[in-house]
Amino acid sequence: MGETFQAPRGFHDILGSDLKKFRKITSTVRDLLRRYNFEEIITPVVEFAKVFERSIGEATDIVGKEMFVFPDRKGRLLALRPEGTAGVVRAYIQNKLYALRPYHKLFYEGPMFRYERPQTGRYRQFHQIGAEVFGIADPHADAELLKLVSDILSELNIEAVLEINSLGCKVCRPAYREALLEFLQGVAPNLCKDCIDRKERNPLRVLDCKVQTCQEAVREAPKMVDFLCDDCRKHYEKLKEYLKALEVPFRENYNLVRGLDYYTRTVFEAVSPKLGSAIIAGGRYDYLVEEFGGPPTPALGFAVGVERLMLLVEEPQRDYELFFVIPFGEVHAYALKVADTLRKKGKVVEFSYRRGGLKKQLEFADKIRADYAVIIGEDELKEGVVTLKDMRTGEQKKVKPEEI
RNA sequence: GAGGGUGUAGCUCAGCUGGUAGAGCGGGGGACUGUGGAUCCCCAUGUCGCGGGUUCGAGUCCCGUCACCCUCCCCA
Repeated sequence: MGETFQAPRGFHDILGSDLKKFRKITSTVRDLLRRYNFEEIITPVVEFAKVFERSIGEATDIVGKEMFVFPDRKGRLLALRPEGTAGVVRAYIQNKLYALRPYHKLFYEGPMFRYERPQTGRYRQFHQIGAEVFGIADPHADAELLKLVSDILSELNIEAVLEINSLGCKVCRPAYREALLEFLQGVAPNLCKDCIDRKERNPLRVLDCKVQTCQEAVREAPKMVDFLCDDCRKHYEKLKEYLKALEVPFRENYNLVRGLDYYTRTVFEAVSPKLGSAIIAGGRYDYLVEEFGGPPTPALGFAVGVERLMLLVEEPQRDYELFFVIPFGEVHAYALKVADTLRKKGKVVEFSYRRGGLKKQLEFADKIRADYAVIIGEDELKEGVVTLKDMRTGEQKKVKPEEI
């Protein structure tokens, strides 16, 4: 053997039963998105780095230390997309979709890239399916999107808790931030090292620190819900009302904040108790389109972490029958024709390419879990039939190929 | 970026205080050249992750390096 290669750290091949889970997840989500009438959009995997810096926020870890950034030949900085929303927003504006219709519902699916340390459910190349709604300010949209998230979880039979919160808007968030900051200054001596740092960068994040002493220090902290302006409060109350009407179970988590800067009002996460991390997450970003040079457009969306769901779903059963055609003796031409006939009828057929006794071939039929063995020997050739053996029951009978 | 663990056959792993590799599973063949999922027999593979060091001698000890796993930061 010569030199061998390995995929770079955090990059993985997806095959076998993992791929079956992968497809089960993406096809289930796609089918649900279709029922909610979302339209697919494919955006580039590469964007100008600025697209992400401006949307996600320069101070976030995603932009600050997790992006794959590289210069093109003219020295402009490009980046592998670390998430899907920024590119879709860019495309929405560049294609002037806002001029076509009052609102749009789009979804995307594809690989995302973050330069970080791999661990459970976390890779440098991972996959998301995400949905974005542009142009609807009404909490109907929030409720529907959350219903969709809950549909995904139940269709895939995944246990998760849907947590929601409101982060307010331009009107009310600054006052809250101020109050929180003031509170945090007061308890600063009790905060962990990370939180001292967080306090400056993203004070909201201190709220969901896992360190015991921080949780205690923050217990009496002011809550965003108490600072929501009238509009935000109504929006949030309506959303909860709709969720109840839709019978979507949810839990309010006043400490739920998101790491991306663009969120406003509704934020949510589907948290898996088994993984202890979010598997689907999203929220509203009512200012992002405008900040990107488009018309003021309320918007919201979510992203599904495919690899994380893969840790939680069962491998799907094969949903078709497999026929294994076994030529026995000098009957290959006839056997190939039989296989062809079956395939023309839509059957899934594996032809036995190997030599050896019938026994070996049937063993192989077992190995590939064939449902039927189609045995073809000299006798069958003469009679123009095949022996169809049900591998489960062992029963077999001679039939004409076209009758299978 | 920080901390911890692990790298031996295709897979899961064993290999005691250093004396130059092993089991199960899987794979191939056979008992059984027109009948599988049972049983039995036979066979095979390894630069012991890579590089260096200590030693008469290293899978075993030391250093470095790479990869993987787990945790933190952060996130889907």
